[in-house]
Amino acid sequence: MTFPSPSHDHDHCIAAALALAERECHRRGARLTELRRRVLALVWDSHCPIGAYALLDRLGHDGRAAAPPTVYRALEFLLDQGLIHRVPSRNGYIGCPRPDHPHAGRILLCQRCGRASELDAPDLDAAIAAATAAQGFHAHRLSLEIEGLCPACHAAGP
Amino acid sequence: MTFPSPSHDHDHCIAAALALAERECHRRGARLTELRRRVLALVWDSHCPIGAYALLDRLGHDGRAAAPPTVYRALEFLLDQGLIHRVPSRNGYIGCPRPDHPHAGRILLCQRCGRASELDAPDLDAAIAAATAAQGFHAHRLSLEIEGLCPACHAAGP
DNA sequence: GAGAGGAATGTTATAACATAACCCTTCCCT
DNA sequence: AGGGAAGGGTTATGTTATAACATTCCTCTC
Repeated sequence: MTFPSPSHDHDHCIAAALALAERECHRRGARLTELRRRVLALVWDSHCPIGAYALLDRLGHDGRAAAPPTVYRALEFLLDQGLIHRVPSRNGYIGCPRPDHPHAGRILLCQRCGRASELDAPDLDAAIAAATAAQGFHAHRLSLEIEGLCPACHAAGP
Repeated sequence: MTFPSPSHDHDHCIAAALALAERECHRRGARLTELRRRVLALVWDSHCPIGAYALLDRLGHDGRAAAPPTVYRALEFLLDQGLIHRVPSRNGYIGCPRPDHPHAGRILLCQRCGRASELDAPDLDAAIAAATAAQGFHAHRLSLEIEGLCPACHAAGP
């Protein structure tokens, strides 16, 4: 996995994510309704975390305005299905490129361009599990968020 | 460091935290005012993350009610000084037992009793740095939150 | 295809969390 | 004493999230 560059083919990201979502939901018997698909597409509109109320605004563009519970229910479904992750520090949501592999939210967040990606670190689980267990703690859920500069922004200088 | 047990001497936690805060602020030339000390003491009232509005309520007990900016400004100061940490998943705040050692927020959170503690994992930084660098990402800030069962709650059975 | 039951969504209102903007006081320094 | 910065009060508002209830729509069974 690699951090999304400014120049990548994003249409491909969107298409792949929607297709994968479709397939996964079908496999699990979950219903990816029109509303949920639209919200997922809006989340995938960029690699930047997007807030619930920004999603609401854009949903409203087609016809009448939607109310908060509409988008929050769709987000809840997408989170449950692992199709998106929440980015706590931003109160925002980003698409998950690998909903077929259950995994915790481990987010890389560029403080310059605002894009987010996932940290690919199988070794990390072991290290965290060891440190956690050493304190007698039994971990169930984990959320890791790392803020810094993505390759492109770092290359662009200070 | 160990997860706070239900039976520990919490008065000692509070006294130690306040004394250390006093010392650190003096050393740095930061002003631990009466208001800030009261907020810090309220945060240390338990090991459970406490929200800004709960703090407000308790501040209000002595005399008139306080307004949100009052407590948020005190929290900002305490966060800047590393005297407390924010617990993102709870929109809450907990006291930091080691403000003299600058460190990232790495929180253990018991889903049963609600108490929080800090993960003590020096090795983790290296593992995270390695995984992060492998993706060409340059990390500046990190936030880790682990939810699960603390030793006491796990021992108490399901 | 009629009807029952449940899932999904609409609607209204409000809770919970956080900050902007402005003003006044206090404290410290010279 | 006077200037200036830091702290804190006050009012208003922005932002994020959920409760509670009504309605629509889908699916399954007969």
